Amino acid sequence: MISKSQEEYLKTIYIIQKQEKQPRVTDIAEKMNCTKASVNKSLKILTEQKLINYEPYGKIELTEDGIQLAKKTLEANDIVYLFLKEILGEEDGIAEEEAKEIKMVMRDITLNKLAKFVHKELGLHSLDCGYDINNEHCIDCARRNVET
Amino acid sequence: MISKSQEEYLKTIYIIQKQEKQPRVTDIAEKMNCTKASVNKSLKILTEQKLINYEPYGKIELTEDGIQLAKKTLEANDIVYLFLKEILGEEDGIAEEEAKEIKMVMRDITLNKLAKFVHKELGLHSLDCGYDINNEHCIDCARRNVET
DNA sequence: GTATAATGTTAACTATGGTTAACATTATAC
DNA sequence: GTATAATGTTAACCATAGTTAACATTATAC
Repeated sequence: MISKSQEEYLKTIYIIQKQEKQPRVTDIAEKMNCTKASVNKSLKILTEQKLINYEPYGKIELTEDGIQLAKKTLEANDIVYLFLKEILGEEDGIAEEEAKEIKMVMRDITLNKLAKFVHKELGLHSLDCGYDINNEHCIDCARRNVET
Repeated sequence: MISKSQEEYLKTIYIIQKQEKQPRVTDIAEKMNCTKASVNKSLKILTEQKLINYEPYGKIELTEDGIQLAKKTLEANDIVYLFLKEILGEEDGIAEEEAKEIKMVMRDITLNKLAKFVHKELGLHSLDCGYDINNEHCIDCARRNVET
């Protein structure tokens, strides 16, 4: 198992990579608001856990497992963000920051309940959003409103 | 400043004390699900921060500051608990456990927004609950449904 | 009032997650 | 192609929060 903190690094790598950029230590450190040394440590852990492929001075590449976990993390993030911003009316910056931390401590089961709730509240459900309420899954829909 | 973890110890002491019991290391450890050694460490920190009065083998007593902070912590706890349980429909045990962790990472401003939301959703507001929406404050009302 | 049990304390250790500062490697600028 | 800048790595360190295990103190049972 991997810690919530490491999941956050993974998520960041995933986001950078999705923007067609080669993720670099410096970029990750900047996004994560930490030092390059911390990123380096994380890269070792993520490599050990086979979530990324990496060797010193080499390219950072997500494995299939890494992509899956990153997606799940990002999805959780978005759901909490939407709740804070759109439902509670929290300020953008705070919502973003807090969503990270809140989703970290939430169990999957609760995140799913929150996802359902957010969908219902925001009426996203009437849209053709690809959200399958039985499958307890939702990526695209949450993504619509969030550009991380 | 005190860490969120220490706040949790403080809250536990407060709860025990409110039940007219003399809080003891053993009880706290049991409630917190940790060792007596950890409690002991915490007592030192809380004493340093003047949130409790305590000396080795002595009585654990909350200071006025300690009571205020404990109340605030408990209140935050209750709000999140109510949201998880009554609004999301989360299971009792999970809601209790998760409320602890979630409220730990939430800013006061967001907790207040959540408090308002929970009140509105649950219709508690029509009750004579002592909740002052302008004062951003609510103890009794949340307490009604929670016996921690 | 003394033996025993319960309770509380302490020291030494673990793990996570971060830091700084020195160093190594790679990229770039000319 | 070499000097310099940017980037990446490592070692030694810090803090928090917990642990175990040995020990000290207090309470209780008789």
